[in-house]
Amino acid sequence: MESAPRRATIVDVGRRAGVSAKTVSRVLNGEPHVSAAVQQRVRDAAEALHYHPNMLARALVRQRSMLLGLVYENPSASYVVELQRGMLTRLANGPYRLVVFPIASIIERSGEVAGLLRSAGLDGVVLAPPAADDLRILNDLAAAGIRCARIGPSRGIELAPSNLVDDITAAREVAAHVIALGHRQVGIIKGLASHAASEARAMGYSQAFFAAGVPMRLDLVEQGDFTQESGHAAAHRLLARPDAPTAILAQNDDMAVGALLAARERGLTVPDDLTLAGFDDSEISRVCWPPLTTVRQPVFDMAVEATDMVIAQLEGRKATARQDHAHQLLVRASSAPPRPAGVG
Amino acid sequence: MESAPRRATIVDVGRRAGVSAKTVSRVLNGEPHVSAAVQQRVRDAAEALHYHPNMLARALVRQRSMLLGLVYENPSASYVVELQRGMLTRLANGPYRLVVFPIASIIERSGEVAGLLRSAGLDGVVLAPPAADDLRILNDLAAAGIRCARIGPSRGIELAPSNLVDDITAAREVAAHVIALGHRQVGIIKGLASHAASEARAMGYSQAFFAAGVPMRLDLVEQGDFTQESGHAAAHRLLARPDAPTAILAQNDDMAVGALLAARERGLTVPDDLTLAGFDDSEISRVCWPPLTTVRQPVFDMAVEATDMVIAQLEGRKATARQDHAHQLLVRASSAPPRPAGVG
DNA sequence: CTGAAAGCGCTAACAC
DNA sequence: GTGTTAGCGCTTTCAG
Repeated sequence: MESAPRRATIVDVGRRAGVSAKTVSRVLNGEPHVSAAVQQRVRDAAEALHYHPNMLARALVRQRSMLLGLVYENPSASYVVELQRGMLTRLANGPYRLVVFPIASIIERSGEVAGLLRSAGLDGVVLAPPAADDLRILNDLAAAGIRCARIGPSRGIELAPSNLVDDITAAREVAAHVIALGHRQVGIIKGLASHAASEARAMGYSQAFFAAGVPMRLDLVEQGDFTQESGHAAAHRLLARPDAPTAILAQNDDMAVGALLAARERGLTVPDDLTLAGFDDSEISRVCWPPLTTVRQPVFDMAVEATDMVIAQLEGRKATARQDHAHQLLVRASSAPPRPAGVG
Repeated sequence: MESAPRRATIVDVGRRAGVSAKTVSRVLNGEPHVSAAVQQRVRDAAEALHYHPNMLARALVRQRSMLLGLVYENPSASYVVELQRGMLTRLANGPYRLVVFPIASIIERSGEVAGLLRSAGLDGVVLAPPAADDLRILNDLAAAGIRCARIGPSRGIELAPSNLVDDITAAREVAAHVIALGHRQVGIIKGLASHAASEARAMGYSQAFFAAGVPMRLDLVEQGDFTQESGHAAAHRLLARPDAPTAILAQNDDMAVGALLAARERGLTVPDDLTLAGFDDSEISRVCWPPLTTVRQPVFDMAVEATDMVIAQLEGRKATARQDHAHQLLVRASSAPPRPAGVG
């Protein structure tokens, strides 16, 4: 009746089954060379004693915690959900567990990250941006013998298994779409500068402008941080200008939704008065109204694959070093040609 | 240059600092009775060796893994995000880590759950619905000495620390709001039957009808499972009827959003043609258009509090046994009076 | 104030 | 086929 009724150990099971601890260990781990009769006795004893293996002890001796980490910096909830769903899907019914590490200001604290993961006893880790791009972390992880795989890195692709999506091309495509619709005053809301994708996407936008022979309006570039609030504020700044843009490209869907709310507050209709495009194809982009033109990034698939890359290394299989994932421009109702010039 | 360069242990640090392992242990754990000089030597040595304590070893001897679990069944992503945000907020900068356990069909597998958590070596666990309501799990957890706290249970409140919200009253309030607007044909989309909240909310709806003297239309009750898709399908079934409802109460926001999409597909405008109300005040309810009338449930706060309850038990503090949380009816643009009778 | 010995629960290596 | 011995890295006695 005590609060901690001392859990049965392998020795207890052995005693009850009339065998040694090692034999119990063999049975429980499915090792060969144990007679069927003994196997049954051991299993019965384990059941009777409500025996459950102590992962901690097993982890210590095997040098394997069966714990995988997911490191990310807060940005959009929908992005994180997809990451986790992907990892958990790969991990389902397997022996590994997922430990989440939302780490604020990863870049500034990159020196601590590997140590943190190390003392948590992780076997491996999936690095989402911006940790995926931090060479210091990669280095420390390697030194500590912690396997990893990355999602969306832009640097040192060869240094560790990577899941890639072509941010530049993807961004070029959305921007080209908006330009093709006839927009010339295009506002841009960037994501966190610490995320390499922000710069890559900005490059892609710029290529589209160049290719179309449309001058890029650097004065219409605003800084956000991937949160809806930041998109909301940035859009308000843009829309308050005398030469307000007729279209806004946001570097993720959350910020685009923030912009959508801002437009609404100013009495603007999307897409009649303002064209909006996001990035990610997160759930929110499909559910808001109008649904957002965006670029699908297969975050879920990348997470599944990254998890597999980590597990492959742990199991001694050869891990895919690099996996490229296709993006897809999704034109939805939030983008349309600008109002005819001179009518406003 | 090997992949696993053998991590420095407490013994290595001790040797380098010229002290015993035990002394290193003392310093690292901030125990008293160590001279300042020795402390410094030990710290220097640890740093030089890139020493990081091995949680696994520490966990084994202390019988404390510093791992807390979160058990939930898949339902809505936004709900899970809030739960995690709450737990992670409470855990930030502390020694505990969060391990997530999304378990499908918890109720049918309730016999396995505690064993699963036990072998994962968890110190404690926060149980979200429907695990929060499963007495078998509670029992097994207690027997295994795993501390827990619950979110939104409806049974056996006294059995383990609980965070409560009055689902019945909350549901009564939304329903009363819709009835007061003049709706008489009210469709209902229920959540998973395995979640006790589904029944509680249905009760609340029913009370509102009774109090208003409006007969409740049991034939307009549809079963969903808390996913957007299920809400979508259920709404289509309701709206296809000759006597389609003029209002739909969904038991969470995801299903309400599904209903919103269904209405849109049928050319119905919300709220002019159809009033919609959800439950939870999840992000999506604020972002969709029109924003949803819903009931705020402080999921985040409940998660923070539940985590605190677990930690309190682990630290030997007396845990709050029961915490009641306030809900709040949020009337937004998705609800309005029905079209005048006879016009349609 | 510091150290030596023992052991947490399990498994690797070897015996038999 | 099965048991013995040792030890994973740390903390807990209990001596000094």
